[in-house]
Amino acid sequence: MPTKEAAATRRLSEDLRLACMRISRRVRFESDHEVAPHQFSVLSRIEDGPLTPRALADIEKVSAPSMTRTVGCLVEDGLAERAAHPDDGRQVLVTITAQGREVLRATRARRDAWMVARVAELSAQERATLADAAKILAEIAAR
Amino acid sequence: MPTKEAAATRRLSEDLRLACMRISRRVRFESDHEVAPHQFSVLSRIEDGPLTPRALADIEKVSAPSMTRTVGCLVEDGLAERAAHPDDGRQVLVTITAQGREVLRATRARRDAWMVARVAELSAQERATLADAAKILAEIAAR
DNA sequence: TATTGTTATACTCTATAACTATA
DNA sequence: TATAGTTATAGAGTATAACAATA
Repeated sequence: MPTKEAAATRRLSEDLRLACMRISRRVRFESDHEVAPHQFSVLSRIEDGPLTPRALADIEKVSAPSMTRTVGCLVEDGLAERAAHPDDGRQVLVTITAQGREVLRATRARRDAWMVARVAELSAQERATLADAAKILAEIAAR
Repeated sequence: MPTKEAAATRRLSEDLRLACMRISRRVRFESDHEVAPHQFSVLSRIEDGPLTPRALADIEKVSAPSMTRTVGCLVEDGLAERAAHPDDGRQVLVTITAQGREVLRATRARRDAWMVARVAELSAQERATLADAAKILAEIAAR
């Protein structure tokens, strides 16, 4: 890649990263009250099916004892339950409860509300640009 | 706004918010090692001029004692300095040091490196879309 | 013997309440 | 009396090390 194009890529990457991080920060500041960020994160991991504490610790990149504690809080608050593993007596399956699903729904609704208010003020063309960008950004984040 | 258009706006807002938050999370996971997130945040607040602990606490939405501690860590690490306020003997001015500026530069470079690697793989057209989107997102975040 | 999960212990960041110095 | 900053103390979240139960 030529130097000039590389410089443009660098500038775009900076602008894009900063914009994403600032929006993320605003969303969290304005709307996260019900559960702590790491609890929300774990809750959304078990949304589509139970996982073991070990798996959750690896996914969330925290230690096993930390995950034990976080799961303990979720269970204590009625947002998740511990169940025995059918095949392996050592393992535990952390399962989301109906109340846990409700917390996920409400938190997402609050977060989205902030964003909807801003997107609604844009022009149709700006929204179209953002729709294209959202697809590309989602792919980047998934790598 | 018609119902159908409102639904599209809602969907776009969700997709966009999720993409931004996931990218933000990835960037932090992959590249934040030198200073803690809240230290980095405070450091960037005093980048363009000194601020008092009170002002920093308000901006960062933490308590005054928390900010006292964070500033204490920054000072201990040589990234910031405390200076007397010229007019008001009660107040303190927290000033960034040359070493503090270097930490900001290095952390930003690491964060950008992750993003540059991904943006470089995109097509010219995708980059053009993202460049337009970055402008719009920056405006949204600034509101 | 290796793995899963938990408990024991310590460190960091956060908060509220109380204290000191200055306006 | 009010404000800025700090110190005292306590409550979460995180980590490593040690332990119990199971494979």
